[in-house]
Amino acid sequence: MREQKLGTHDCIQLVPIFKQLTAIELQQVSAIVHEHVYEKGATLFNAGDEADQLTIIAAGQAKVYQLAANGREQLLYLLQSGDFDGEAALFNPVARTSYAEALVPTQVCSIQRSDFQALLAKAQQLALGILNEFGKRISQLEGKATSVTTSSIGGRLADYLVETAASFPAQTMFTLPLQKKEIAVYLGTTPETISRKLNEFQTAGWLKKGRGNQIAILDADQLVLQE
Amino acid sequence: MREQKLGTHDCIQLVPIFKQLTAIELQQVSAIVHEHVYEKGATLFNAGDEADQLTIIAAGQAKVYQLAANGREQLLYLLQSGDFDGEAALFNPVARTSYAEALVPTQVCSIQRSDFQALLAKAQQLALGILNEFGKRISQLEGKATSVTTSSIGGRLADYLVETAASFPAQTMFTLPLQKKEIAVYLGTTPETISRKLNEFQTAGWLKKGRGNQIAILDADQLVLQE
DNA sequence: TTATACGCTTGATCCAAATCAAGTTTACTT
DNA sequence: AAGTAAACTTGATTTGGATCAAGCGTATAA
Repeated sequence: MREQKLGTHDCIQLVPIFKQLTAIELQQVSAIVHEHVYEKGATLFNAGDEADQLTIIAAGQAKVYQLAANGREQLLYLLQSGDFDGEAALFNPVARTSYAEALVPTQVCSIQRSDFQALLAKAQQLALGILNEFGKRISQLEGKATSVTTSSIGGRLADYLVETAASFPAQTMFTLPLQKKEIAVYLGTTPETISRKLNEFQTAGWLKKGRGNQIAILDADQLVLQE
Repeated sequence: MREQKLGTHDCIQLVPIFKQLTAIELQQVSAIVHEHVYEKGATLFNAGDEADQLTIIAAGQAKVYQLAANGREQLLYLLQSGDFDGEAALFNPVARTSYAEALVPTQVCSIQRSDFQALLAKAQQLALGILNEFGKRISQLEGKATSVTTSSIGGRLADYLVETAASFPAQTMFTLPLQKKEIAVYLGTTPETISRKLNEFQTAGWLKKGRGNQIAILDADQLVLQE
């Protein structure tokens, strides 16, 4: 797992849009990075704030929520070290519709829009690298939008589990990084349904539940196929 | 309705990422545009193809489908003149998961990734403009992703109707550009449900059904609010 | 260790929408 | 204009998942 503390350089290189920078460019970006540590439970940013910075998690964990029209909160992302949020804010000053909360003491690196725009005007290659990364992001989001209408809750849960398990050795027990309630909200369902589906999956022999929030995926292929 | 044929310059300016180009930049982009005419029923691109170009509909109509895991086809977009598809492909070579078919003789403008990347390397300002547009797109898509899980079929149908009606004068009868079956697939539901929902909406006095596939929106506000 | 709260599970019920099954209308063909 | 096929509507039934309501486990704090 990603739990160690990251230095400024490491931070930057973990952000896909900065991944392919040369040493010189990396230096340029480093120069405009700010570092900050948040306590557990602290708010990294709030809905309604003007979004004007990119936030990179150097160490710790944070959750990003969006408030839906019906007043419900929808979990958008779980950020871990190396994850980041708000890269769109580097290009457009928009009001945030989401807010983020630190789950544990969390250190972040941030970059201000004004600093970044000034840098972009100088660094040609940087802009190109970022464009390419944005292309990827858009494709991903488009894909996600369709999958929601096509597949069932069971299917979406299976996808989520397999995806999450990918960072652990195959067939071993691991602790789900989110509570059932949060997984539920993330997948657009309820904790009760998550509970029942996990039982179904266990009965089918596709996974094994442990104590706490632990599970082991036994047959990822069958799980995803739901057969 | 948008039915007239569009020139190369007009085409380009309709694509959001090119909207704010200067005359010089517009000229540069125009230089790498290809034009092509497809017969009714012709395939613009196929699932499995390498996506390597941006396609802009200059005149005509085309449907874009995606094949879901269960083998069903999901209508993604109905493209009309000025609409476009595949701008993400300008930045990353990915395999297409969707395919498009011309409904009527259709003229398209297209831009190849290789040409576009070469242009980007030369035109500094162009890259910055596109970056800003991408920032917006990502925000939009994130919003859409949440709305799908939160709102009901009725709500999504209402949104679709009002959006579609936007290109017609208020309160007048117009023909829906898609069959019920297709609207259903597009919204992730069934023709029967569309039929029933339209009746409900009519009973509520929010719209009026005519013969064929005609409807008139009477109260768009109430319709969207579903109250 | 015991208290207390929070999260998880399980059961019972309810509801929106899918599915199945005829009919009916509309549009296309000759 | 008649015949045919496709699209649409309507009704009956089923179902996946939400909601409501307890009860059960597990973790943090006194």
